[in-house]
Formats: sequence, C-alpha cells, structure tokens
Amino acid sequence: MSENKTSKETAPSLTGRAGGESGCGLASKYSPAEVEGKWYQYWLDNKLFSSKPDGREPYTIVIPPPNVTGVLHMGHVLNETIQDILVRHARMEGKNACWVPGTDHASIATEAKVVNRLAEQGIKKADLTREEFLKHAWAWTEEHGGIILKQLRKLGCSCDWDRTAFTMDGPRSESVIKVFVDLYRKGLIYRGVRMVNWDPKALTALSDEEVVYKEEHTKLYYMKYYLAERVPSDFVAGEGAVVHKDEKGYYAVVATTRPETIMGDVAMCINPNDPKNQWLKGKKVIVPVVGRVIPVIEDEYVDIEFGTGCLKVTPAHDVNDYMLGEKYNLEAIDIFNDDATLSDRIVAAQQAALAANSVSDDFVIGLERYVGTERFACRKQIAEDMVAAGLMEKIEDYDNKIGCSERTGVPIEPKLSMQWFLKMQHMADISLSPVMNDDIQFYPAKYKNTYRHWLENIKDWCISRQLWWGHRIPAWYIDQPLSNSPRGGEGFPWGKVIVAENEEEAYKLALETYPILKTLPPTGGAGEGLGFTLKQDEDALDTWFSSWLWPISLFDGIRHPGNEEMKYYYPTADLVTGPDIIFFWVARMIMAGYEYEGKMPFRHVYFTGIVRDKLGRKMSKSLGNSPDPLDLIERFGADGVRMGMMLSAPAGNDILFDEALCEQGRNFNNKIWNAFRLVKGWEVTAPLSSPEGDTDAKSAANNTIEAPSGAVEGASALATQWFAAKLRLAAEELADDFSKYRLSEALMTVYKLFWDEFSSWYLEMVKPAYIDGKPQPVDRATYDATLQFFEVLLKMLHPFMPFITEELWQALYDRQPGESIMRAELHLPAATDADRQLCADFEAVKEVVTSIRAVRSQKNIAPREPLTLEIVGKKEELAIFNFESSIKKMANLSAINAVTEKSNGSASFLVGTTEYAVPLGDLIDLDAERKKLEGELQHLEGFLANVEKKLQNERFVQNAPAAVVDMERKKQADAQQKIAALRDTLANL
RNA sequence: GGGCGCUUAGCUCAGCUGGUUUAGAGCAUCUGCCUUACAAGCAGAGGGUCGGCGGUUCGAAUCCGUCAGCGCCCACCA
Repeated sequence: MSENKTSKETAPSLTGRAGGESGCGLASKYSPAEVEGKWYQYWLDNKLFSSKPDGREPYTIVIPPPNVTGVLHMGHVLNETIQDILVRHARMEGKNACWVPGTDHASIATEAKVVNRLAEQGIKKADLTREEFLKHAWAWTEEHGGIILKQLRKLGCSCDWDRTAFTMDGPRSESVIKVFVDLYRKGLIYRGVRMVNWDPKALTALSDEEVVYKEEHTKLYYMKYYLAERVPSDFVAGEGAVVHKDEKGYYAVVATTRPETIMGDVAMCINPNDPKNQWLKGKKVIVPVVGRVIPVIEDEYVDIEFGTGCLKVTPAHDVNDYMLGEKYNLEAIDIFNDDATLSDRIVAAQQAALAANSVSDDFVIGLERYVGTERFACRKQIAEDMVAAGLMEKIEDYDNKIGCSERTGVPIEPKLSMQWFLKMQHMADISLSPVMNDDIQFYPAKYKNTYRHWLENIKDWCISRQLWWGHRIPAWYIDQPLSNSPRGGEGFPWGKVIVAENEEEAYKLALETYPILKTLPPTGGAGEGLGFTLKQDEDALDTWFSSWLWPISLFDGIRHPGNEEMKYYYPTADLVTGPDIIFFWVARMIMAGYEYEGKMPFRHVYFTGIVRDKLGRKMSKSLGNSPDPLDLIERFGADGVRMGMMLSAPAGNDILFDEALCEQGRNFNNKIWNAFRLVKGWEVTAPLSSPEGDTDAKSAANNTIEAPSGAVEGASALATQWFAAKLRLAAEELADDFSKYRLSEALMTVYKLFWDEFSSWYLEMVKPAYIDGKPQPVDRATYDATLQFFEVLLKMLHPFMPFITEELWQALYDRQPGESIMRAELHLPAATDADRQLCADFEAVKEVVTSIRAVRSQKNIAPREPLTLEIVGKKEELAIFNFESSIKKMANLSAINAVTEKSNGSASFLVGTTEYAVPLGDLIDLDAERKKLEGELQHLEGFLANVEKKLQNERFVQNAPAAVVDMERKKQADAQQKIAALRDTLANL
C-alpha cells in the first residue's frame, strides 16, 4: 500500500482562520474551495474508498458507466450524487461499501466523434483500414477518456478508483466474447437477413430501442396508378365503388408519404372487403414514372379508411410491406445505397420492367436522373416530375411520426440486411417475474408496468453494428486462402460460419466441424498449412451487449464464475439510473444476471428523473440552459451543489433545477460553519464534579448521548435532554426515509433538524450569556453534550455533504491520523415513549416562546427589554413550569408567575387550553387586543360548530370508531374551554 | 390508437390502506431587526378548501365515475 506520509500522519488542519472577529478566529463565511480538494486527497491517500471482501455485510453499487469521452453534465450530477449518498450512508451503517466506477466505450457515439474529428483533419474513414481507424479511436479515448471520472472526484464521489473499469478493457472484452460464443452455442444467437433499422449516416444497423419517433409535418402524395389495360372491356365498378378515370383511362390512387419508393413497388394491395376498390380485384396496374406493371393483391392488413384504401407494396423499404412480400412471395427491390442515395439498380430494374411489358411513354420517366440523389432531394424531384407529367392526383399536408436514429438524428431507413440477432423470448421469460414479484424492487414502482409491457412484446435484439469501434464479433467464415488455389467442389463448407473465442479456436473448430477441410492440399498463408482460411466478421457488437454484463463482468464473474468477489459483492444492492434506459440496460442486465448467475444483478433500482431547467425545459446545449457543473461547484461548493440537486429530486420525478437551490445549499453550509464557530468559541468551566470521568477529547463514538447531570444551569440541562430525545426521533425518521429511498426528504429532515431545532432552539438555549460585555463560560457537561450532538449531526449530514462534515468532524475533537467521518458509524439508541413525550411537551414551550415574541413584534418591544409572563393555573399542575428557565431565557422574561386572574392591560394568548398573559401596562392597545381575541373567538366557534354537528349526527356516533368519537368529544371540550377563556378575557378588557 | 402518471399555498413538492383539533414543508413574499455564531443572518407574519362536476360514506385532498388540462411510455396505419 502506498501511503502519503504527510496526510496520513496529520490530517489537514481547519481551514479559514483569516478575518473573523470572533468565533475562535475563524472567518464568518465558509469557503468550500479551500476545503474540498484537501479532504478528497486525504480520503484517497488513506484508501478510504477502497473495499475488499471481509466479514461485514457488503453494500455494492456499480456505476452506470458514462461515455468514455463524455463530460460531466447535470444529469450525471444528479445520478452520481444519489449514488454517493447511498454509498456513504451504507458505509456509515458499518457495511462494506463498494462503489465501482468505470466508463463505457459507447460504440456508435464514440465512433461518430472520431469520424468527425478525422474529417476535420481531412481524413475519411473509408480511406483507413480497420486497424488504422482503431488506432485513432484509441488515441482519442486515451486523450479524452477519464476526464469525466476526474470530474466525479470534484463532486466528492467515493468510488473505489482502484477498480476503475472500461467496457472495452481486457477482462470486459473477454467476457463479452465468451458470452457471445456461449449464447451462440445455446442457439440463442443467430444470423440472418432481416428488415432492420438502418442509420444511413452512421452506416449501421440499429436495434429497435435506438429508434426514436419524431413528429414531422410532411406531405401525403396521392399518385395515379393506371390500369395496365386502360379501359378493360369487362369493367364493373360495383356498389360503393370509387373509380377514377381520365382521358388516359381508369386509374387507382395510392397515398404515400414516400413517393420516391415507387421505384421499389412490386404490387398494389387492397383490402378484399373494401367496396371502394372491388373493381381493382385481379387487375394489374402501372407504377407511375417507373412503368413497371404490377399485380393488385388483396390482404386484410390494408386499412380501408386510410387514404384511398390502396397501398403500394415496397418490400425492401417498409417493414409491413416486407411482411406482405414474404406472404405473397414478392420480389424486394432495394433502391437505395447504404447512405440512402438512390442506387443505380433502379435503372436496371426499370429497363427490365419495360422490356417485360411495353408501357406508354405517358407514364414513364427515365430513372437515370435520380441515381445518386439523396432520398429527400429525390422525393422532392420525383413529386415535381409527377405533377408535371400528370401522374399526381393531389398533395396534402400530413403530420407523421418518423423513426429517427437516436444517435445521429437522421430518419432511419428500413433495410434488408444480414445481421446477428439474440433471441429474446427466453431472456424475457427469465427476467419478468423477478420484477413483477418484487425480488427486484423498482423505485418508483410505476416502472414495473413499463418493464412488463416491453418484455411481453419483446422482439429479437439486433446485436451487430457495422462499426469498428466496439467488440468485434467472434465469428469467422470459411474461405479459400488464395484466389488461384484449388477450391473443393460439392460438400465443402465455403462461407460457413464458425463462432469461437479466438482465431486459433476457430480453426480448430472448423476442422472438427468439417473434417472434409482436412482433405484440401495446404496452401500456406493465414491458414498455415491448411487448405482454407478464416475471415472474421467485420461487424462489432452493440454497446449494450457489453453493458448488460456490467454487474457481473466488473467482478470478473464471466471469466471466473463463482470467484470470491462475485460471491461477496453480487448481487449488488442498488442501481441508480434514468428510466430512459430501462430497456437498453436495466432489463438486459436483469436478463444477463439470471442467465449467467441465476440471480438478480441488483436488489433495488432507483430511477431518477430528467434534469430540466426551472421552466421545465430539457437541458440542452442549443438552449444554453445547461449550467456547467464544475462552474457551479466553484461558486457554491460541491456540498452546496449536491444539496441543491437533492433538494428537489424525488425519485422518478423530473428535476426542475434552479441555481437558487445551490445557493440554499451554500447558505446551509454557512449555517453549519457558523454554528461550529459558536460552539468552538466557547470557554468552558473546569468540571464541577466530573461525574463520568474525563470525557474530554472523547468523541461520541458510542453515540450514547446523555443529558448532563450535576450542577448545571436548568435551561441547559433541559435543553440537552430535549435535544438528545429529538436526535433519536430524527434518526428514526431518517432511517425510514432512507429505507424508502426518499432522499430529498431525508435531506430536508436533517436540514430542519440542524437549522431549526439545533441552531435556533438548542444552541440559543445553551448559549452563554454576556455579563458586563464578557461572555460567560459554558459548563463542562453542556459543552460535552453539545459537541456530541454536533458530531451526530455531522454524521447525519455526511452522506449529503461530505466535505464540510469531514472538515468539522476533524476539528471537533482530536483525531487520529487516517481517521475519517466516512468510516464513523452512526447508531443511535431507539427513541422511547419518554422521548416522544418530552418532544411533544417541548413543542408547547416553543409555542409559548413564539407567542411572546409575537407580542414583542406587534408592540414593538425590543428583545432586550425583559417582560413577565403570567400563566393561569396552579404552578404544580402546570407541566410548562418544568421548562421555566428555558422559556425565561428564550423569551427574555424576568419572571413567570402562576396566577388565578390575569393582570389588566396584558396581551393574552392560548397554548393548548392554557391561558398565558404578558402584562404590558400602558403599551396595551385595547382595541387591537379585542380585535385579535374576537377573531380567535370566531374561528373557535366555527370550529366548535363543526365538531358539534358531527357529534349530533347519530350515525356518526354509532358508526365511527370509539377512538374517533372520543377525539371529537375532546375537541369539543377543548374548544368550549378555550371559548370560555376568551370570553372571560374579552369581558375583562 | 393503447397504457401509465400527474393536477394541493406565488414556485417546487409531502400528505392519498378515508377520521389525530376546519391541510404541511422548503423556497419566495411581507413586517421589524446589522441583537458580540451566522444579513449566505435573526425574530415575527400573511398565503391553498386540495383542477371541474357527480357519486360512495356518519365522514373524502385521500375511494369510485366523468370532464378538462399537462406529461411520459408503447404502437406497422402507408
């Protein structure tokens, strides 16, 4: 283990000594910039993020690997902050927390970036060999790779960096290949010609999931398809027929959004039940422009209501047409090149068609003019040409959904091609029930529906990509080594595929599978001494074909099943990711998990929302509404940004990010900082009786917080008891929030605990008074308790705000080198009924104090001017007197008296059913007082009327549970008592 | 076209297996304060009848129906 001596021996010292008047000489503003880098280095130096299997309960998260060449954006900030909170929280619970970082090679995205970069240098991908291209790609990866991981450190992420992985590094690549081979041998992977989604810009096939639909304003073109026999002798229109005829003869009208694809038309299809088009049955029609004569076929697939009910069938360029083509055994004419320009095949096809049937020139336009044009330019041109030639009936505006490549944004082109597929039915079978029966829990659960729907309608996964950047498909084709070498005839497996983990294996397997190959005379070359050679498939695998193994491959479970790390860390605990990749990634990881481990890959999935700006718009570069996280960190501190992000991040909801939230986070940091300054600035009296021995410099490691005993000022003793109880209750609330993954609520719980309960109430109660301008010392017991409270609060805050809490935790007590709040455990004893009672009682205290302050505020009485308080009742019966000293201190009272009658000229108020009064003498404004009391009276009477209405309702009294009725009775009695008191007060005014 | 979700103070959200004193929080707002931890602060205050309508019930923000608006996902209508 390499240790950094400096930081190991002495932890960095407290930052920010400059410029403060008071508070142990610390600045009154917290400066995160000075603190954060220092502690991150300390954590690294002391290996505090690292995890190795041991006897503790494991807690594992694998990071959703960001693109290797990506940079940090707000979505990452949200996602990684949540993971870090979960990891740090688990670590402080005493679990062996392991957060594994890494990056994704992002096949298509990265390849696109590399292609662009090369283009800038004037290099075309097509001019490079695969090897040359990959060299550039790796260079780019090394140059930009890992930037994002560095940025995660700025955020405070506690990943075990020694485990950093890459989806294309050695172990991960080997795992991918092994899995491919395995699935192929299981018969789950196959190769075939299918209609796939073709991205004509990236020049690759895509999976269905990579297609996104965009609403577009397009045109619907109505084209004339004349009957081949222009005016048939046996023409019968039939009832309800819609017939078109002009001087050239009868014609059908076909509506399409893609007129250019008529070049691939091989049939026209009508619904056999469509009365409009009965007259077309059994006819042949002429494809306009092309001149091909095609049959009219009938299939119920055609929607009678759409357009004219006539559908042109282009099997090569439409999924449904392909299906029709299969069914009716139609030819598929592919009219496009790979980049979606028009292929010269259209010319040959036209010539062949015209040769087969002579068609009047009226309907024909030479297709040469379209060859090489881009598909949309071609569409425009052909439409114009058709209008000019009188072949277009009409053109209408039409709103259409167009499938586009998720990555390049261009409309995808359905294309027939040879691809590799993974059969998904088996995968769906093994991965549906674990989610539906909550073996794997989704937060929020609504995504279970989405998940089920996808699995129940699963289609095979096209896993091959015509890309170089990625895992090359481990398939080899048997080929002859040299063009002039003897090639065996019948019975030789030329072109057959061999799937193996590497070339050597592939040769062995080829010979085993096809012994006939051994009979060929050796020819040298790559096959070395063999009479054939193997050519590896050119394609790479879909990125997600490596990502889906991530939770397993990170622990090397594919190459070494059942290894120690797998046994310890797998299944992982939580997965934090966006719902946009539920199919791409989440579902497939579950499939791989059950296929290879027979177990779920993770127990819980936390779906984050999408980060939007405060107006609800998606963050995007073009809108310029996406702040740079590093800039935010610089301005508000990582803790401030983390808090800003979490303040509005309930699971599954979109996040409306507002910089003001980071400001709130920063302000909270400052609040914590100043509370620390206050406490650390206190002078402490010598221990009075030292009841529990020397507690000095002892942290609250055992977390047993005891109220100070012995001779301690009453207000402090009570405050301490109360706050200890409050902490135990808050800890329960926090645990509950965490168990439900309600992290923003957990944060709000601690926020209020620190700001309101600790700072505004507890510290104000125990804060030493000033006498003659000098602060008085604090008694030892109170001081010790306060430090312990502070430490507990820091621990509660640490998962959310790791840096400031480390800074202050280190400064709170003397710490050993290498110690850290990160590893400090937090276990409070369970809250008791007594705690609950005490806290409830204290709420009344707060209300009394607040009411007195309100009187001051209304009457403009300065806080320093002491007042007295009267409480109607007998002192020994009033529980509130237990808190006499606290109330006196907080409300600046010189005395609290139990009275039978309130003084004249006092401002009165009720807390519960107890009457309080603050004598004001001349200051009282009787009219105002009367008005206030009458207002309250009115409110109470309305309330009482309501309650009584209920109680007078017999059915309520009969049917409602006794407890509810009792509660209503108590409400009634209380209200009556209060009303009487108010009336009495009013009468005396 | 199908499915899911949402609509509660100015904003962002809790509450929703119906009943804990005529709805809570944070932020924002208003009033007064530079009170020797903090003006990135302190103290106090105002503000919703829970999208509309109808129903179930002794009782509904909470259950059912319906209408309206918003959002998301899925789908081969050319």
